[in-house]
Amino acid sequence: MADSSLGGPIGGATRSSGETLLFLTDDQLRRGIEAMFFAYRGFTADPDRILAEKSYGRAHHRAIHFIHRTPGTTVNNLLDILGVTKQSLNRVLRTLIEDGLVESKVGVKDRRERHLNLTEEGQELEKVLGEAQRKRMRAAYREAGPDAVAGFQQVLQQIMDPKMRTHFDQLKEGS
Amino acid sequence: MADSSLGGPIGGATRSSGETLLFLTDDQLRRGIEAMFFAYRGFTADPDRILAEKSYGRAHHRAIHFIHRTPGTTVNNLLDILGVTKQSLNRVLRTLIEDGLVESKVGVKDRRERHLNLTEEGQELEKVLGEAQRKRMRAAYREAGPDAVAGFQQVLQQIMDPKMRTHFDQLKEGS
DNA sequence: CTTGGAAAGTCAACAAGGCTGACATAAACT
DNA sequence: AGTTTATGTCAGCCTTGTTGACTTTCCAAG
Repeated sequence: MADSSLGGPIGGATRSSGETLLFLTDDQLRRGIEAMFFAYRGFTADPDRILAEKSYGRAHHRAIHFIHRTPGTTVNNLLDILGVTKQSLNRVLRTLIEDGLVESKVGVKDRRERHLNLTEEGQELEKVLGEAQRKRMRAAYREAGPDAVAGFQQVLQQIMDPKMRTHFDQLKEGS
Repeated sequence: MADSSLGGPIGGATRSSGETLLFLTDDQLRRGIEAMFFAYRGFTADPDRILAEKSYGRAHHRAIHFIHRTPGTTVNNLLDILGVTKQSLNRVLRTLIEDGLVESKVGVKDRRERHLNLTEEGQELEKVLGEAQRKRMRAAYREAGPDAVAGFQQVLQQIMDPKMRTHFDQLKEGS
């Protein structure tokens, strides 16, 4: 009852090489799903509060974050990372450019491309938002300890779509 | 430069009791933040595809999930768990009731309350959505292994708001 | 028994942020 | 010269969140 039919031969409370696989029960998986749901709310809560004051939203935060992370990135690359339509991104990007947080420069090699960078003001907002978000993560990491953090990263990487995993790994290289 | 000023005396590459605290650097925190972002997209991707066919959204999924988890729950309790306004929840709940996936029964002890349960049809949809979501989680758990999963849970619990943490823990008891 | 307030439902209006489709422009590529 | 690519933009739609106002039901305290 606790185990799914899709688990195949390994699902449930069977044993393999003397190791219990109780962590693969449907109950454990449900716990993980609920943990993701509640944690993601906490994860976005602090930046959201700051953004609300400035009449920006989560979409602006995401754009700012990834422009900060990959300075000079093109619109197309950002679209791929964020996984939204260009119309949706453009609406966000336009307001950020109008407000002087982001600057868009025509490409040198390929003049069709626009390269995006944060302005001074953009950097400042990024810092405030990033610090708010990191503060909570830092406390969580500290409480959980290094081994838990390693496991946290491992599981999250496995949950990602392969394509997103690629983006995730590419960001690592750039840092 | 890599370390934040908000870290206090413990931030950065300092050592404490012979243990490196490199996992608390801003870079590591940023990696965690990005992992959360990309992973959450994967986390919701499979149910989202199924829901799109049935012209439901993520909000319907959340309602179905938690009604399944706590059968007979009241609207107020659900509001607390989901963290949305009653108007927002009501819109979702109304369509689910109209479509015969959820039934709302007047409370026996307190007849102002409505107790929510999934109908047969609701159970079926829950199973399909839940299985789709668990399938990915199961694969991720299997790849990462039990120790990583334990760490994953620990960190997520620390990220939650205390209030949400309470809800999370209460769900555990009921299961 | 009356009344205060909690629980629930509903209506209206609005905003953010997704989406599709259509179309324009400039630049690069073939 | 013609096609493809990168970007931007307009219009319209949907979901899902919000606030505010108002009603109905009904428990419980005075």
